[in-house]
Amino acid sequence: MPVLTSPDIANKFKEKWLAVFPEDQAAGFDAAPLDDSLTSLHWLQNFSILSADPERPSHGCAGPGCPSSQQLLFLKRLGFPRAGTESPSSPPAGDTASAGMPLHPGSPVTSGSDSSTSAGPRFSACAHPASGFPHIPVQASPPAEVDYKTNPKVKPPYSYASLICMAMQASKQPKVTLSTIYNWITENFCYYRHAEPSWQNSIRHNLSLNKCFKKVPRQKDEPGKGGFWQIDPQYADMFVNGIFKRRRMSANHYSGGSGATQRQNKLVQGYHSVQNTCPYLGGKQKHLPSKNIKAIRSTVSPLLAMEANKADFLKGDFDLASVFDDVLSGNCSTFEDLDINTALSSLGCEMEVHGRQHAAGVARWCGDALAQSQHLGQHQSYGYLDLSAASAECPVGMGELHAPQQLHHPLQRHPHLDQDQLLQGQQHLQHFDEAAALFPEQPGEAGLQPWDEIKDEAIPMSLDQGFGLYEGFFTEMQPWERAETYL
DNA sequence: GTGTGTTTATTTCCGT
DNA sequence: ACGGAAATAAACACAC
Repeated sequence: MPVLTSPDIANKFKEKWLAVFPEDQAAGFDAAPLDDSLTSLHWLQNFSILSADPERPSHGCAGPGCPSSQQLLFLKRLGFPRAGTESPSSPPAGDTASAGMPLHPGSPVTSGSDSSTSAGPRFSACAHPASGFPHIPVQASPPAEVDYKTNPKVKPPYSYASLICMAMQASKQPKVTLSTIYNWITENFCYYRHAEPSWQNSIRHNLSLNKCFKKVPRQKDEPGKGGFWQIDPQYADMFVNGIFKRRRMSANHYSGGSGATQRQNKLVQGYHSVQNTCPYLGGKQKHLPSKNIKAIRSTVSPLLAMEANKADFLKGDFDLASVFDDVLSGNCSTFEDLDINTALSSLGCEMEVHGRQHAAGVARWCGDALAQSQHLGQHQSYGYLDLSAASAECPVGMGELHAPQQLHHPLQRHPHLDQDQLLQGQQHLQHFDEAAALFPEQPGEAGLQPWDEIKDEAIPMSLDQGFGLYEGFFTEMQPWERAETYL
């Protein structure tokens, strides 16, 4: 199922990839050129840091959430730290903590070394049944493993934010109470069972202060104390003047493979604290002064050159990597935050990209027409746009714009745009399509309305998955920055 | 009273 | 030395 819409892109990717990693030619790329399961990245949707765990038995790893060895290699190439590499220690497999937390978190002592310095290789037990490739060697876990569930003496190397996130993930609920978080932590980390209760204060402090976490007030008819907490699915300040403002990230994330800091390693490769992507700004209401945006962006990501490259962006020099970065970096677990706003705002339109909680009926699936192509076995984008907002500012009807691939893009509703604007929009959306094509929809019901897919159950990548994904991806470096070099 | 939530201040660790 | 991130401690307010 080739999903890269453009064969040229796929071939180009392959060429550059092999130029950099010629060993892959012999390793199977030649025999199985661009494994569909790899190029489609479909599996990536279901990939989680859990499924990447090299110690998981293969029989538990053959599902859609388990990348093949080739895929693991791909992730590894991209800098995904847990793609078959180190596997620090852990709560034991099978304990309740394993649901929503890494099985092998790093220990304070042993996780300081990165994968390059880890012990000798071993073979991944996780291989795609159809990959046809031998198991790839992966790094062994540090010699000393700590069972945090039973060892009361060793403080888990996780930041409080990480603990909170783990608890939230493990709960499988969209929102959790403070006591749920407490319970999960004490249940899974013996240290906190015996520690002074001050850590609970820290948890509360973190919840309040960390922008990552969002409080959901308890309904009046809901009994109990306090509200609920969830990982904030969206950031209202993602767009400033039409420019996507990424959340602040540690510069360490962009310092390359060897730049992973000791602290980061200490805080667990692959499950590093959310603060790096979810800023700990000392106040949820605080917004970064606009005058600092540029400076911040300059330290945040090379991909943020997007702002400076806005003109190029609109000319069609779409930064695919930035799309991935956008999608995978922040809170968005779905692909709802694809940065179409920038381009559209330049067209005099504004579209609000909403979280999945946005009231139904107002928004439309941004790829609403792309859904049509889905029925043709093609692709679909994720996310949805508030076209009511757009239409308010761009009161237009169906235009004559011929969107790529005969699709009816939202832009088609804007016939008053001049040719240049339409062309720009076309180009943008074409790239948007291509980007979206890298994340194909899971098979959906025939006739399913795009809007219907906004339901949580239909979100192709769960919050958990997304969280695990972006956390892993941004732990050590900017894999998509590397990825784009192959395009 | 207890649990929850917010805020401020301080300390520690670490990278630059 | 400096700054950032995180941890820690504490005070306070509020709801149940």
